[in-house]
Amino acid sequence: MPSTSFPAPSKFPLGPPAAACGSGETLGPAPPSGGTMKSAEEEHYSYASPGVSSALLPGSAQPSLPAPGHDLQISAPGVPATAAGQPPGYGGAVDSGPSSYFLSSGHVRPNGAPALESPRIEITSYMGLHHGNNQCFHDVEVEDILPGSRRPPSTATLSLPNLEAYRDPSCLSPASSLSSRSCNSEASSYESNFSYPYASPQTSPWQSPCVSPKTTDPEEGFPRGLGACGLLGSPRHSPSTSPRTSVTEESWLGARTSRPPSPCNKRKYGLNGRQPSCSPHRSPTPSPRSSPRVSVTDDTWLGNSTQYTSSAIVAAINALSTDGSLELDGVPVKARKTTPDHCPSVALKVEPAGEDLGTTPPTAEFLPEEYPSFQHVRKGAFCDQYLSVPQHPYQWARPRSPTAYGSPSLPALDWQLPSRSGPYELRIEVQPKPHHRAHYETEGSRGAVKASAGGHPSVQLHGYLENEPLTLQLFIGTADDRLLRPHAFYQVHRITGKTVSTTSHEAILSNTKVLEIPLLPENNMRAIVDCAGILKLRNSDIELRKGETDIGRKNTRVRLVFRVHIPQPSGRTLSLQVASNPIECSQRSAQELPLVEKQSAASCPVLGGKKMVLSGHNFLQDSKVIFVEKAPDGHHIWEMEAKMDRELCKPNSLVVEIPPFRNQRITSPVQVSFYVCNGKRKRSQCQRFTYLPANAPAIKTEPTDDYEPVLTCGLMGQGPSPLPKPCYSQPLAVPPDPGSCLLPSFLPCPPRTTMVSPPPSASPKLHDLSAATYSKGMAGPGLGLPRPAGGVLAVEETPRLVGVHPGPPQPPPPALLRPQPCGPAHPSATGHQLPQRPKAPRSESTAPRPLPPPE
DNA sequence: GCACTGGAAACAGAA
DNA sequence: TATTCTGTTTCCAGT
Repeated sequence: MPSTSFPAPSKFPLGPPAAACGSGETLGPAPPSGGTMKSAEEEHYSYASPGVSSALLPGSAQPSLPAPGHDLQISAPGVPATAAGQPPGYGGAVDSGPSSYFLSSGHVRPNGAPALESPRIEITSYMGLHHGNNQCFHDVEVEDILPGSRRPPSTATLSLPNLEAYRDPSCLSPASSLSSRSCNSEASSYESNFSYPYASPQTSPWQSPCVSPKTTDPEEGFPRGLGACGLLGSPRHSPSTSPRTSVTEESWLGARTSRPPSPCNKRKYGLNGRQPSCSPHRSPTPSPRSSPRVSVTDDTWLGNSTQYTSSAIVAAINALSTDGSLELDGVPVKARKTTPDHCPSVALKVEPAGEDLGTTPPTAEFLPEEYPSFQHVRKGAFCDQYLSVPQHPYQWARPRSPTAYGSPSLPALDWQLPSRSGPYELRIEVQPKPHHRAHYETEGSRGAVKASAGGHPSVQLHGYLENEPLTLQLFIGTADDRLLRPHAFYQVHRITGKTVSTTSHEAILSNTKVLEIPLLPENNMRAIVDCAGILKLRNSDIELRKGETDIGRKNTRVRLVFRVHIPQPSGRTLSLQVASNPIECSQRSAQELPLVEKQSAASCPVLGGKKMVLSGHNFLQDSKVIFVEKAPDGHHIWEMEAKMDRELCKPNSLVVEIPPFRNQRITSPVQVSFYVCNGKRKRSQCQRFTYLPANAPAIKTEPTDDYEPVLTCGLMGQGPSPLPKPCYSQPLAVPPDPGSCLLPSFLPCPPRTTMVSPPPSASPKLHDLSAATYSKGMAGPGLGLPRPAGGVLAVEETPRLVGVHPGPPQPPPPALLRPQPCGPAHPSATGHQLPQRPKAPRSESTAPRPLPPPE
């Protein structure tokens, strides 16, 4: 095998990334797992059961929850982790896993000491790769271990980037800004560059015949073996040329500029979106790399999962039947990055190691002991390192070092963090508009995300009185019912230009682009986010990514996720996170799907009959508002269409009469949800709603919660509640401390707003729970970490793999991982409802009407 | 000329 | 299996 050595870019931004990747130094309140997350989540969904509630029980909470993805990774190196939920074949493929894993880990001695060896290609198993979340898995790489900047280039181990590559950059549009290009792709190209005999696409029957000889990237001079495939597959790539090579973007485009007369020009999707070969060069059947695991989307896991099932099966079969090496290789042929573009290569060549000072953790910070924890850190490291990001002249980045990035271990992006802890609170002062059309790489930027009232979203860190600037991290997160995690199909896109007043810096953490924005004391630690756009990655590219379990179709809602890492006197770092309201990024969806932004009431006595005003978008005269109570498994226990006041129906508002609940004798509040339906398949997100016992005062329905007030205060007649409450679960709003309010926090559908922007009046409860900081050692089991008073946790001195890497992936505590199915699915969560549901499936008073399948 | 935007055609895949 | 409906991706044109 060719040994390739790359100067491991040490430079950069890994810093944050690394941190982000999470190693774990910071114990997050709940390190849900990333990679695992999916599986875990899937599990949840698949059966969400009472278990959920139980899971929530303090005792049940598992101590260190490895980040989802981490779990996988966690699996001890060498141990082919069979990611839960992953088809054997998949995992099997990984076997390379072992090796790969070992390789990776090879850099890291068991003792945590990095082992730098001669250059070589490091193949990381794709297990657990999916998403950046799984970072941890990869994490075990030298990069993580050593401060990138420090690492001798020559000794760097090449980790196949592409695993995480989120897409094939080959298709970048000239119009796309650098920032919009995916680095991952590059990574993939790297992978492709290294062709492993066994992995050669050619070898696989499933692979494109054309793959081969693409060979060398003129510019880079790298052999582009596999990469070729990817390239070819990309519409933008010349059949046998490296995109970046002889054919310039322009020339190439020129050839295909106008809309293709024939379908060939347009991206075609074969199985899994592969582009059928239009030319002999194109791969007719790229190897099916799609994730064997069925990804779950709103629609799918809640009931429509079948939709993807077949493809998943096919994928799985392919995975098994396909050249194992390929699998091992971990690089989806199709997805391989083709364009040498910018990322890796460029960075590699151009950027001096350590360029990104900001992100590179100070060497000093890396103590030998810490290496281990550091290992988890990146999966996407490879790419990260290569991300070429223009450095802003502003020096804001510097200060952050010790803070956010300096720490060798920061929570992975898929870890759920509280928005407040102790005196600190990270709050979104101005929410983004509910719709923002994301741009494709083939398009030009569509600008920065804006606020509904004009202007741009803004975020402020309250309670921070130091004079040191901090860095606000922003990435695009999911907005589905599951745990918040980086969105696989969207990336934040850095906007620059005269219209942008906020400086920003890009970094990539585990496949996820992270925009770093300075939080300056002089600005009251407030940042106006006018520099963040949203880039849409092609579904087909992402779905082919190894380990990717999500599907892109109809998975078009995102949230802006902000994080800040506050250094504590103890030397530890407190990490806070807040997510915005969901943002619909699809042009079509934005135009057609109803969207509820506000509701005048959040609860009402079981008798119903009160009017509720919904404000939002895309409401029609014939829109329907359906109230539903869901069982843990997602099926609807009760459904009722609310009466509409058609006369008052407007495109932006609806007036409905709250229907009576099926059970008039509830003794405690019952969480249900409702959605606006404009017809088949055109439904809004579920919004939370609480039915209160008939004799109970319309008030708190839940234990003190930050958003509780909102829920109740929004009672009828009081005007639209400012807080839309889609049923996004932000489980992690819940603190890791099981003993605390875990249970309460896990409401069926905690309004994401909870985490996002808790009312100032938020109860201290969240607070406690929030203990945002992670302890490196993450001691405690899971959630219940011993935490110093004050909520700020101490990062233990001991490097901790726990939670992230420690041995075999441990299934995250159900409680934490389990995303709450949208809606009332978990009455049990409240602890009161469960028993009741079975009893009264339907209320006589409410004639069930046929409704669309559960979401 | 560039960054945005809005709109819609061309496709692919699901229903 | 054919057709229709939906959703995705790309391209065009205007600001």
